[in-house]
Amino acid sequence: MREIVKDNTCKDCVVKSSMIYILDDEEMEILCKNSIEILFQKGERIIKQGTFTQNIVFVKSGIIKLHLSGPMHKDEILKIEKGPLFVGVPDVFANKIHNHSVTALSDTAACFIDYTGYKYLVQNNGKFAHELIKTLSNSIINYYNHCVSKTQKQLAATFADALLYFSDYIFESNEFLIPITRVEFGEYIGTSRESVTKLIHDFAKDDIIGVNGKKINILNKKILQKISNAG
Amino acid sequence: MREIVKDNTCKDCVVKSSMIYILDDEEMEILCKNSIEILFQKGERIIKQGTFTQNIVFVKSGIIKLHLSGPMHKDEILKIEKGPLFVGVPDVFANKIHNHSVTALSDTAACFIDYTGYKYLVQNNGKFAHELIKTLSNSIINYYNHCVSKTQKQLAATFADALLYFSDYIFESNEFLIPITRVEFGEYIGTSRESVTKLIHDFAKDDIIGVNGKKINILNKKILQKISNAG
DNA sequence: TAATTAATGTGAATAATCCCACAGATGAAT
DNA sequence: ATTCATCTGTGGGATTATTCACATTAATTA
Repeated sequence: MREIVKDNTCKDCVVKSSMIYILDDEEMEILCKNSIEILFQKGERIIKQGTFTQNIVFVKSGIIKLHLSGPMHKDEILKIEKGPLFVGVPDVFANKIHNHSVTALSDTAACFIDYTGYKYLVQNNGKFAHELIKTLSNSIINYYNHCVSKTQKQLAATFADALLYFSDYIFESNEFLIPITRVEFGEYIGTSRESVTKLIHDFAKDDIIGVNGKKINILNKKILQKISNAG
Repeated sequence: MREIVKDNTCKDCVVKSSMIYILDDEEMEILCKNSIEILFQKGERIIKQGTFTQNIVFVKSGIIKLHLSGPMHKDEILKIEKGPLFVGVPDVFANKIHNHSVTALSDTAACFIDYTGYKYLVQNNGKFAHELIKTLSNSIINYYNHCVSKTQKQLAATFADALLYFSDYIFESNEFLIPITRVEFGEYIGTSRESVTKLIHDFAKDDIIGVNGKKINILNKKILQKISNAG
């Protein structure tokens, strides 16, 4: 299934994260030696929870989910994100074992980077370390807010937030294909598959969204935002 | 109310965090110049959400809560922790504004450290940066797990987890005074004051805990753990 | 194409939790 | 000691969301 791209020359790669701009050619070489680019199909797992950390993964393009199997052995989606971004970073520094999984929700290009180079740069390039710390800090704060919002709002508002997130951030369009199943949508907003169905049905009935299978059309974003704010 | 301690000489301070051990005398001086130690009484706010970040705060001793006012203007407790630890760190690197508040739940000694020295060390001492990154990484991963656990378990299990956390981690004793009110307990485990009352009542009725106001006695830790695991 | 599996929709019954109203207890301040 | 504010306990109806059982519709594979 997976396709491996030979001769991965990071220097010439046009896809960049903010952290990368700080590096000079020599440092790029340190980071990228032994890196391998792999293409994943939709649904394929990029990082598996419970495995040993061996790599930092740079997602060049594609939509991915961070998810973990919780104490009740139910899967929960922590975040849905799109490249370019690094994933698996906290696991490398905190544990020897990946705390959560990363799975492709669309076809995805990802570079597996040996973490020794990454760690070396952290210790020897203060700006690189500083950028990483900024990224981690933002990640913590965003997740604090996300989690509080999820527990304080009721389902309809959290569902509205998810739709706005897809529309405004992930796809930047009012029309898109939901990149997850109803089951996954439940795992994302913290409810059951059936409740997702009902929410979609209710929103469609009120002409807030148009629905055709996975295809969503945001018809009334103002009401969506109102529902989000009302909690 | 607050007492300011003069002549704060960090070098001689016996309270240390793992990050501090890395520093030599000169670096300690960089970190600690202009630092001020302040004593807070139970209930006093140490960091206020929405204010500008000016300091990293080192909590030398005492129990504190990290909490934030969510989108519904309801307070929620993110974490309950005890010194020694640093607080306010992600805010300093992510924003100019504190994302959440920190409030003393017991009498607390805290050092306010100008963040410029802290940032300087991050950029000029690779080990210090690396330690900070480890700390932040652990913080993210723990909060992921905490949040997933809270959303997947039902109330009784989350309540049991909180009791175990107080008993095993915060107080390291089977007998302790809950450091928060029933309202705050609700804000911590994500429920209402009344539900907390009922949970306490139910657990006491089943001789799992003994209760007298804020005083808690863990009578049957095994059942508590069973409830926690059952979800 | 048929066969099979995965994904989705639906309604009713059930359960969990919230919310409201009021009563009592505690603690701080004057 | 008295007052006032905060904190806590209690019951029950209202609300929200879950669960179950089954029907229906894609999607995939033999």
